[in-house]
Amino acid sequence: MGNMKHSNHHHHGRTCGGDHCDLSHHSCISLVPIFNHLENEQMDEIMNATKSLSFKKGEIIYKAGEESDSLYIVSKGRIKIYHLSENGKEQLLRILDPGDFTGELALFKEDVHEAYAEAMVDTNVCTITRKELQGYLIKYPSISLKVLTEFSQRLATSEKQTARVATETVETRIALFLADCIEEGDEDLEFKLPMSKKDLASYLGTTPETISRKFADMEDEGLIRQLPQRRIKILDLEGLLLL
Amino acid sequence: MGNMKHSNHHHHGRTCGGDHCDLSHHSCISLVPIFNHLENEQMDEIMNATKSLSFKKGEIIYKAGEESDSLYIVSKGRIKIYHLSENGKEQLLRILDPGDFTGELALFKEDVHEAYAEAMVDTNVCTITRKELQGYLIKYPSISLKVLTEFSQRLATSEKQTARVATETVETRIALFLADCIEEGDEDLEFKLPMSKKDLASYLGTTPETISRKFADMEDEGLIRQLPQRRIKILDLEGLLLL
DNA sequence: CGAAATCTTGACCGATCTCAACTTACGTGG
DNA sequence: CCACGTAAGTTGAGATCGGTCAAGATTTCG
Repeated sequence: MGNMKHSNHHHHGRTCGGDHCDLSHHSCISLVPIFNHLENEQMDEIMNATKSLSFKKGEIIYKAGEESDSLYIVSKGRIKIYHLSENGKEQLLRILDPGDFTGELALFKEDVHEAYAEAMVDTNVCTITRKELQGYLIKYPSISLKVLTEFSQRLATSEKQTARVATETVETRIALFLADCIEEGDEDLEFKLPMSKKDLASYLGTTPETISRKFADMEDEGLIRQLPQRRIKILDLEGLLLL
Repeated sequence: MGNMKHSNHHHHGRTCGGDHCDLSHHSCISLVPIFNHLENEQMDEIMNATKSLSFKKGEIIYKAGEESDSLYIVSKGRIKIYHLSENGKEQLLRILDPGDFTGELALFKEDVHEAYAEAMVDTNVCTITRKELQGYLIKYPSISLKVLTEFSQRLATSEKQTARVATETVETRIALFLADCIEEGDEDLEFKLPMSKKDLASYLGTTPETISRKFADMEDEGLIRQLPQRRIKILDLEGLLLL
C-alpha cells in the first residue's frame, strides 16, 4: 500500500483535526448528488467522517479481490474502473470525474472488489467507511433515495452496455457511443471524446486498431469528421444511427 | 394493454377488499428479501398497497419505451427480462423467479423501461407504485438498505457480464456460466440448466448453433456430460475453467 | 526536444455467425 | 394417453467481422 499517501497539502492554515477531507468548504461532499440536498450542518457532519487520500497518475486505488469497506468520492482528478480477465484483457467499465463515487458494491455486499480502480491523472478522493455511511443512510433516509436513483441509473447503463456488446457490431457500438456523447443540446454536433481511443476500445469491447479503422471508414463515408484534440464532429447523425 | 388482466381467480372465499395481492398470508411480500425482515403488521401494511396481476405464458408485462411507475414482484411463475436491438436481436438480461422483482429502474428514474418483460409461463405478480414504495422507503429506512444491497449485487453481476461478453471467447463464457451454476455445495457437480439453450445463447451473447457446438466439444473433451432434461454434469471443473 | 505512448495502416487468420436441412423434445387437444 | 404440430436443438458448409502481429506515423508530455 506504499503507493498511496494522505494528502496534507494546501491546508488553508486552519487545521481541521487531522485527516478530514481537505478541500474548501464542504469539499467533495457538496459536489455529490447524493449529498447535495442536505443542510449545511448535515454535510459538515458527514464531511467530518471522511478521510482524504491522494493518488498520483497511474496509481492503483483498489484491486479486484481486495476487500473493501469504503466509498470513494472523487474530489479532483479522474479514475478509471476496469475489469481484468485471466488472459490480461482489460475492460473499461466507467470513468469517474469529480463528484462521482465508487466502491458501492463492496459497501453493501461486505465483499471484495470485482474491479480495479486506477488514477488516470493525479487525483484526490474522499473516503467514508461502510459502517459510517450506513449510519447516515438510516439517519437521513433521503440519502438512500438519492443513492437508489444513482444506482438504478448505473444499472440501466450497465445493462444497456451489456446488450450492446452482446448484440451489436463494433461499428454500431461506436455509432451509438458517439450518439450518446452528444445529447445535451450540442447544436453543432461537435464534442471532445471523453477518453483516448485506446480506452474507448476497451470500453466498447474491441481493439484500438479496429476503432481506428472504423473511425476512418466513417470519415470516408462522410458521417463524421475527426478534428485535432480528440474532437469529433458528427456530419450525418441519421446515417450514423442506421449503420 | 389488452393482454393483461387482473387476477380474480380462486379467491378462497374471503374477499380481502378488492385488488390486493391475493395469495395466502403475506403472499409475495414475505418472499421478498427486501421486505422479509419487517414485522408482520408492516408487511400487511405494504401488502395492502399492492395489486395483483396475472399473465399467461408469452404475454408481455412491459415493453421498452413504455413508461413505468411500478415495481413488479413475482409471486408465481417466471419472467424474462430482455433487450431488443434495432435489427431484432434479443439479449436476455435476467430471469425472475418467485421473490424476484423488476421495474426498479423506472422506479427511481421516473423514466421509461429500457427492456422487455415477458412471462415465460403463467405468472402472477404483485405490483406497488413508485409513489407508495418511496413512502415506505422513507418510513422504514431498513428497506432501503435491503434494496441497495440487492441493487449493488445486480450491478456487480451486470458489470461482470459486460466484461465477459466483451473480453472472453464464447467457450470461456460458457465455462464460466456453468461454473456459476454450481456454487452452493452441489457435491456431485450436477445441475439443471436454468433455461433453454436458446435463451442461454441470448444471455451469453451468442447463437444457439454455437452453444450446441461448444457443448458437444466440451463433451468430447470429457469436461462435461449432457444428461436428459437439461441436466449437466461437470466432469472436470478444473479443465473447464482454464479454457 | 526527445522518449514513450497513442494512433494508424496493412496483411493475415480464425472464431463465430449465417443459412439450411434435419432430428429431437415438448405440450396440447382429441 | 397418444398423435401431432411447433419449438428447440443439432450438424454441416461457407462467409466474414474483427482480432493479431508488425511496422511506421503522430501526438503528448516531462
